[in-house]
Amino acid sequence: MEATGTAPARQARGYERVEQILRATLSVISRGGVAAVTHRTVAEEAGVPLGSLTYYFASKQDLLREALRLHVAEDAGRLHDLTAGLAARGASGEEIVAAFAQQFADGHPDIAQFELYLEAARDPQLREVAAESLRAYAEVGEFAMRAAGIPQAKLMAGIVVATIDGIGMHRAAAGDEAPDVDAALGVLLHALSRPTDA
Amino acid sequence: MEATGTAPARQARGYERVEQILRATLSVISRGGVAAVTHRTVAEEAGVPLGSLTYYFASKQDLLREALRLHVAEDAGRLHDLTAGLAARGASGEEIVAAFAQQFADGHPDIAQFELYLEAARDPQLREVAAESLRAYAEVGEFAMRAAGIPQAKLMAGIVVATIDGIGMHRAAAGDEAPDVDAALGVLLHALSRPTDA
DNA sequence: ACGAAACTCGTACTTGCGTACAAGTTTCCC
DNA sequence: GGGAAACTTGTACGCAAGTACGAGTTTCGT
Repeated sequence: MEATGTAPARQARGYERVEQILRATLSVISRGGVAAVTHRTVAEEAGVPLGSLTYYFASKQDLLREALRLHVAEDAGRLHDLTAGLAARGASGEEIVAAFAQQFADGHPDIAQFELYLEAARDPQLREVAAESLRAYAEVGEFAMRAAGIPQAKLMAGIVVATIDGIGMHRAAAGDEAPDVDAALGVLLHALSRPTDA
Repeated sequence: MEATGTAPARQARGYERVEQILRATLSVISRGGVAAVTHRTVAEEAGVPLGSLTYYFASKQDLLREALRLHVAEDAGRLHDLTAGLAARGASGEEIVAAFAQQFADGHPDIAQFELYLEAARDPQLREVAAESLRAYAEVGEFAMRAAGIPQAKLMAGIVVATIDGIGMHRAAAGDEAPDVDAALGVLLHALSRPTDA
């Protein structure tokens, strides 16, 4: 969670600014991709002077990494809370799976997620963030699948997550040319809910 | 296929160079993403002087668009040839579907494809290239699905394509954390091959 | 063969970037 | 209340980028 090297211990005031900057970074990414992230654009978006960025983040890579880390943490947290809450309230396995998929799909037309994946393909440290994120999704998904009695729960969860991300990316790229998420989910969950003889 | 404005009509020599440059661009994208594409890196990769790029392409955006257009054309062409060839040789529907999926999956751990999608989310002209590419995949896939007697062939083709792309992206981002493509295809095609009562 | 159009290529200009930094202010602890 | 550490901010430096361009060479129709 900390910048490399001799970063000063933050005071309360500092944390606010850091978060402000990270959220501004994410919103710049959502709008224009990682390519649009410059110290200057982020500073303007966050309403802070340019110097703040170099003070809190040792490099631009650091800034990007922290921003995407925040994004992943919140996204995975939301998913976890949702399924845990449903399970605690005694929801059926099917309900949990459907809610998981729906919630995941709702959060993932967001370009920032895909930018993370691509960036991670090249930056080893981001790779870990991406892997952590996928692991989190897979775990929540697997939990839901297992609750619904779906065989090969882990693989199935991975497939559903990949499909939703794939459709999200296709829709981001080409709009309505890509299949509708809800229709796809309907087919997919229905197909998976029947036992496989594998 | 032509740069905007008053581009000169090309001579034979020119076409060679253009293609050389476009292929170099694609290989730079595969290695370092769209972000790594600069006139200078491409010129070096292609073994041509810097000035050639501005001579043949009015802008960097133009260069990118043309390169990705070439990529899509070849990719879609390969898929089309494969399925058409199989159909002509009297292959079964299942064989065609499996070959389509396998071939698509083989070509799509390539980062360039995902970079195209993301770039297209912002550039309206690239959007059309991306849409064209998805349309081509969907058509070939739909043809294969229909040959195999799979109901809702178009939707199913879209789902398979999205799943493969999603897995490809996840694997690019996080390596083996993501599900295996072959395992996923096995499950997916098996599930889809049984009629849905929707 | 000659002239125009296509092509070649080195060089130079401008801009925007990441980053450094110094001089200042605020906060916190004793 | 004083000093150290955290924070603030404007400004500046060096560099790499996209692009422009002019002077030269090749190609090709007539």
